[in-house]
Amino acid sequence: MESGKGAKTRQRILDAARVSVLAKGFSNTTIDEIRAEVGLTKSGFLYHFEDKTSLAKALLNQYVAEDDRIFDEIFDRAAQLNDDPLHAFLIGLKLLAEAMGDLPNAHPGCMVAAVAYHDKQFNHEIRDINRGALLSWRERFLAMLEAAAERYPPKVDVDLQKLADMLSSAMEGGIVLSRAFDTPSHLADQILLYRQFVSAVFLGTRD
Amino acid sequence: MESGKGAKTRQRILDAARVSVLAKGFSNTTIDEIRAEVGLTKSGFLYHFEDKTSLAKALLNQYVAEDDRIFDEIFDRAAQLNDDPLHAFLIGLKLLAEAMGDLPNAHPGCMVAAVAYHDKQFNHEIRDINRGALLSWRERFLAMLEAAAERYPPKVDVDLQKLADMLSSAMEGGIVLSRAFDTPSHLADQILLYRQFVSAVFLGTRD
DNA sequence: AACAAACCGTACTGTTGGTAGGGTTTTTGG
DNA sequence: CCAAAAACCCTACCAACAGTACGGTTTGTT
Repeated sequence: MESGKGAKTRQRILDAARVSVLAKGFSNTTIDEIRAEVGLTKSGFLYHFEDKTSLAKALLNQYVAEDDRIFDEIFDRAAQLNDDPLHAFLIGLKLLAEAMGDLPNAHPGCMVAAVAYHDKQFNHEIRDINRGALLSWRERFLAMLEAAAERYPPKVDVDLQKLADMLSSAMEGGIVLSRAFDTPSHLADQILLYRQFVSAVFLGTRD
Repeated sequence: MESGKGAKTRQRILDAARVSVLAKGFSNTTIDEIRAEVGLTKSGFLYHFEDKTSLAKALLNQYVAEDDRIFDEIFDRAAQLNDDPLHAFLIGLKLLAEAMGDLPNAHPGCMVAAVAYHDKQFNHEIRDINRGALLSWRERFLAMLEAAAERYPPKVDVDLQKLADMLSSAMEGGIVLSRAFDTPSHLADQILLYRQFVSAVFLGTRD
C-alpha cells in the first residue's frame, strides 16, 4: 500500500513537472521551479527523485499508464455501442478525436514525442519505455484492424501493421500541428482523417 | 555577395550545430561542443551568433529554405513525368518517400518539431518561422490537391486543407516513429500510406 | 599602408544539476 | 506512548553551461 504522505508528495511533484515539461520541454524545466511549485526544498525533492532523469522516467511511465487507461475506456465503450469490429473501431476513433480535441497537451504523445526528440540525452531505460509504449499501441490497434479485416476484406492493399502505426503517427503529427498553430482542433482533425482512410480501406469509397 | 571567409565559418557552425541538435536536441547541444568541432574559440563563435537563440533561428531558417528546395525539386520532377495533376502528385509522394526513406534525420520536420516542442523557450520570431513553414507547406500541398480535385471529383468528403496538413502531419509523425524505433523506413511508410489515402480519395477503391 | 572583418585571450557573472552530510520534524507501527 | 523509520530541512560545495565585457591580434581587401 503506497498511500503514505510520501506518495502524495511524489505525485504532486509529478503533476507540477508535467505542466512545465509540456509547456517548455524537459530540458527547460528546472528542478528548482518544480520544487517551488510543490513547496519543497531541494533536498526534499531529491529525497523523492535521485536525479532529473529519474523524474523523466516516472513522468513517462505515468503518462503511458494513463494513456492505456484512456484507450481502454474509449475502445471498450465503442465496443459496447456496436458489435461489429470495424464499426466499433470507427466509433472509437470518433470518441478519441472528441476526447483529444480539447486537450492535446494532455495526450501522452506529447511526452513520448518530447522524449523521442531528446533521444541521446536519456538512458536506455527511458528509450525502452518510449518504444514499448509505441509497440503496445501498435498491438492494440492492430488487433482491432485484424478483427475488422476478417469481416471486411480490405479494398486497398495495405499492411495492417503499418496502418496500425499510422494512428500513432497521426496523433504525434497532429500534436505537432496543434502546438505550432496553437489550435487544439488539428489533432482531432488528423484522427478523423485517419478514420476516413480506415473506412475507405474496409468499406470502399462507394456512396 | 556574402562569399567572404566569415560566411563560410558561419556555415560550418550551422553544419556542426545541425548534427548535434538532431542527435541530442537543442537544449542538450552546447556552444562549446560546436565551437570545438569547428575549431573556434568561444569569442569566435559569439562573433557569428550573439547567442544561442540566434543560432536556433538561423538553423531553422536554413532548414526551411533547404526544405523548400527539396520539395520544389521533387514535385517539379514529378510534374515533368506526368501532366495529370493528380498523378503528378502521387508520383511526387513516391519520390518523397524514397528521398526520406534513407535520411529521416535530414528532414526539416525534425527541426520544426524540435522547435515546436520546445515552444515557450523560444522567442516569437522563431515560433513564427516555424508556423510559417507549416503554412507554406499547406499552401503548396493544397494547390496540388485542388488541381487534382478539379479533374477528379473527390469520392470521399474531405476538407482539402486538412488533407494538405495531413501530409505535414504524416511526416512529423513518421519522424517520431523512425526515431523511436531507430528504423528510418517508418517515415517512408507513413508517406506512402498517405499516398494511398489520396489515391482513394480521388480515384476510389475500385479494382 | 589603411582599414575592417574575423578572430583570440582572459576574466567574470548567474543559473542549473548534482553531491555530501548532518539535523529536524512528522508519521506510523507495535 | 514510544521508538523507529519516513519525510523532510539546512548549509556548503562543485562542475557545466550561457552569456558579458573588453582589449588584443591576425587576416583579407582595397
